[in-house]
Amino acid sequence: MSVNIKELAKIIGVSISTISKALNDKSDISEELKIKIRNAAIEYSYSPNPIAKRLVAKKTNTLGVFILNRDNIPLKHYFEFQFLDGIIREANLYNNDILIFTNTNDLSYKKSYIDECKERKLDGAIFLGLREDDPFFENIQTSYIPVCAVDTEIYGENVSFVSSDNKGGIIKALEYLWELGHRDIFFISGCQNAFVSNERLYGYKSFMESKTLFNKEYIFEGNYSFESGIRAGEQLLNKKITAVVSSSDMMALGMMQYLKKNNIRIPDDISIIGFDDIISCEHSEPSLTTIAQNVVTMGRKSVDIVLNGNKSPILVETELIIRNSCKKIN
Amino acid sequence: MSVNIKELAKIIGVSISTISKALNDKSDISEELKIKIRNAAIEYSYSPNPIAKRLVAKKTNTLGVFILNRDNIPLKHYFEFQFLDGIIREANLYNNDILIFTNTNDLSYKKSYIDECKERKLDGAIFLGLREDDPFFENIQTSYIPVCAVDTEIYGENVSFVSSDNKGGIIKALEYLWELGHRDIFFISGCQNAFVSNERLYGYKSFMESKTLFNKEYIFEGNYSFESGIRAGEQLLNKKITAVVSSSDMMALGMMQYLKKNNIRIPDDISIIGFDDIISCEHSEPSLTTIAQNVVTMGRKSVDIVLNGNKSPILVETELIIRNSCKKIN
DNA sequence: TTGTACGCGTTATCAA
DNA sequence: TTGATAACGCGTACAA
Repeated sequence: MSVNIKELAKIIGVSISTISKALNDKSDISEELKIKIRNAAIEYSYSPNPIAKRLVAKKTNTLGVFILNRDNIPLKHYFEFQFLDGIIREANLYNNDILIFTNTNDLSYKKSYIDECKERKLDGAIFLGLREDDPFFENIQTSYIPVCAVDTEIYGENVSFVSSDNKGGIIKALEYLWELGHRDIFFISGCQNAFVSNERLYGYKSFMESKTLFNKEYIFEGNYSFESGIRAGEQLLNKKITAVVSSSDMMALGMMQYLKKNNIRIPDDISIIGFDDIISCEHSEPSLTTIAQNVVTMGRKSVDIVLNGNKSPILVETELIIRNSCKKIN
Repeated sequence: MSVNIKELAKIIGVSISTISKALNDKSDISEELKIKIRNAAIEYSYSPNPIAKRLVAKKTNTLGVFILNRDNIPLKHYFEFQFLDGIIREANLYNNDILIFTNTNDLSYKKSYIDECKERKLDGAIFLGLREDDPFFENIQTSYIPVCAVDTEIYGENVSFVSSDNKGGIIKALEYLWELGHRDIFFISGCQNAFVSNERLYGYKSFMESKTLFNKEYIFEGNYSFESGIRAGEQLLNKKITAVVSSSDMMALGMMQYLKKNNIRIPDDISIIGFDDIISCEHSEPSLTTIAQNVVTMGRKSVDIVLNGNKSPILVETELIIRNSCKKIN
């Protein structure tokens, strides 16, 4: 099919080591020979076998990405899936390959993820959807290869994480509502004990307390689903609320649907802000103001952390996307 | 970190070839020795270096997946991204790794995709979002490694494709509407000259012609976007239509929004059926009846084609998901 | 049944 | 400046 270094050497009548050096631009080869060899390499479409390179380099330039799916939902509906975009791009930028592992169905991991990496000689690993009660959580903390988790708080010698600035994002939303004159602001929380949920809840708490407006009756604990947004809406009917901040767009959309059915107008009667910026936000009626997560940057940062052995967590800025679901209060 | 075959050999006092044979369950090693060696392998956590294996096997067990993004939209909004789910699962099932390539931003390919595979010694390739006017289309057709495209019609010695049964899907929708009594059925087509669009349009044409109902005034050419669905809605106002079949959910949803704003009730005044079964279908008002594509199966089949060198195209069954956007006509 | 020796395609060391 | 050779870790004829 294509020649290898030995054949190319024979063709141009030099040794294989000369070719290797020339192509790797080593200093101890004359410029003219380098040119000659480079041209020959192109002519005979020679390119070094990456497998052989990896064998001698003892480095695979490959990162493992573990997509840890909680409820066996299809990947396409799985939020963490989106991080792949940035991960792939950033990894390619540094000539790293990524290998994706999934734990649904067939592969319920008995082997620890880190062992999997070890066997495959991977240079690092990224975890999406990692839970603190994962059987291998501690095993990951003590990993000998660099590891980064996305949206999971985890610390260790070679371990760090990246997440959105969840707390800051919620506060942005609340400040916006505050400027609009809202004081009675409801909060839809995500599942408790998850890092991002806690951070968002914490953002709500601290802002509201700073304005001495905090009322824990104004918090509903959902589970990020559309349906739990509907249930949150039910809670709202008998409360004097003018605005809602939701920990996810899905829940905000669910609530919106419920409210509209009950003849509550948005944003005239109630203002709503979501979190994530999923595509439906643009198309809902009214379109949904939301805190956008920069998933591409999050993905990129996660590979940066692994590649640079970075130890301090990274919080990625969120952005308030103003649409039509909020209104000034009179 | 962990032992290699040579060290393990020294530890248990046998030769490396004995270990290799024992672990690969060759017939010329005694059963007791095999057991002894397997146990030792576990004890010293030995596992063969996959890189070295690949070097000698001259086979990487790795498939390239090219995600060819048309308009540089983020991957998360990119429909083809969903095929990854099935691709990853099926590849893992057969102990194959996948390598993902993207052509957005940084990497606008000058090198042909097949050359990329060649350099990386990949065993096969899968193309998502491949267009017929791609500069390397012909190059792919004549690929020497097995190739499968998803949703692109392509033929070649080692080349095949997988798609939904788009024509059959549309016909399913039309038959359903027919049973419901609809006769004046509008069709929102996707961008012309794309394979799937043509198939869906062809399904509409042939069904309508078979009922001698065909009227080309009843076709609107959109571009799969929400906005083009709105434009399709505008076309509808002055036509006597009772039902609409759309080539995508996004367009159906766009049309639905427009129609509702213009006080046309769904499904009372107009029945609507979409295509794809995106998540928003469940949450729209009314929820949207649609032709579901089985993206997981499509992904799986694409790797089957590559792995088995299958030559005949595969069309995956679609499924009519009945929700609340269609109604019997009186 | 077990072991020796070579080859897979590179890079790196050291001698020429 | 160039080239011979060992090493990377494994599989596999072939010899013992």
